[in-house]
Amino acid sequence: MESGRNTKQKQLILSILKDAELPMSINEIYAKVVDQLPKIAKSTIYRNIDALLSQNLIDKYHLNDNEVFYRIKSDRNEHKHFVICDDCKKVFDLPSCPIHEIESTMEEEGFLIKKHQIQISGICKECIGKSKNKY
Amino acid sequence: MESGRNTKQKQLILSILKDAELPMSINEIYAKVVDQLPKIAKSTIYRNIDALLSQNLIDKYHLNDNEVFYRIKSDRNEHKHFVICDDCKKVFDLPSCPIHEIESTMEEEGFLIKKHQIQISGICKECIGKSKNKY
DNA sequence: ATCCGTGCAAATCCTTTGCACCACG
DNA sequence: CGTGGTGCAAAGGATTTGCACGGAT
Repeated sequence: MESGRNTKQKQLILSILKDAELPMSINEIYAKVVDQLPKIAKSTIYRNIDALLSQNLIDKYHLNDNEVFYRIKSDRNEHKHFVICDDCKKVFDLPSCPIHEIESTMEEEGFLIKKHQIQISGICKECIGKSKNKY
Repeated sequence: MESGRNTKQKQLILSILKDAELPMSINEIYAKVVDQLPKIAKSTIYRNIDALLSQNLIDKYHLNDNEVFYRIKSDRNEHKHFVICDDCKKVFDLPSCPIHEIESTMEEEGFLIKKHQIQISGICKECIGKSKNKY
């Protein structure tokens, strides 16, 4: 179980991600971390995120047309996808994963799927409510 | 039908995209364009791609962990998704789109889907063949 | 005491922007 | 002709890297 040294920076980043139910961007993580460690460098965030990724403790997501987000993996390694609102940028859970059926088809054709991601965006209920005829 | 001036740069970019069946990156487009217009600036590519996007003539894709690709829209506006090989980076068609079922569920919950994208990556048949036990 | 991880600054990479000039219509 | 598009160079934003120092083991 290779995991490097246990610095307070890494502990803090990990605990912030554990507390977040939804994916966070580097800037969101940084903003939270700075509250408790004002001198931390953003490069430290990047380096620790990389470490956590290769330790398979977090997942990387691309939402909002290319923005990168990170989210802790749960104990039971739950499989999740997300949806973002183009207007308020809030992130929501996708109820289910529609990829698995496709996977078997592709693997019959010899393509070995390693990972997949779904990006859905649109307007959430709340934003639709706020502006009656914009959409 | 707003479409701006018809410069040779824009014509060339569009014709290159028309010839390509699969999504192309900015660099791939640039490499092809430079052959015929050696003095073209990469910023011209970016600006024309933006124009083509807002004219709805091309689609934007994110493949290979965040790389951006563009592809011409067909006459009948076909709906397509792609898959990339992590090893050789070749891009393949996804046989079908598994999102539509999800859409109705989400819209019942009040979320209006504007667009969606799927990213699947893994190892293609050919690359699996080349290295017996790497994967 | 060792040496890995950090903070800081500079370097990179990709994309966007400002501006003078050129060419499409 | 007029003005919108171009090439060039510089600016921007996100991420990575080099390096000396300090803290974790």
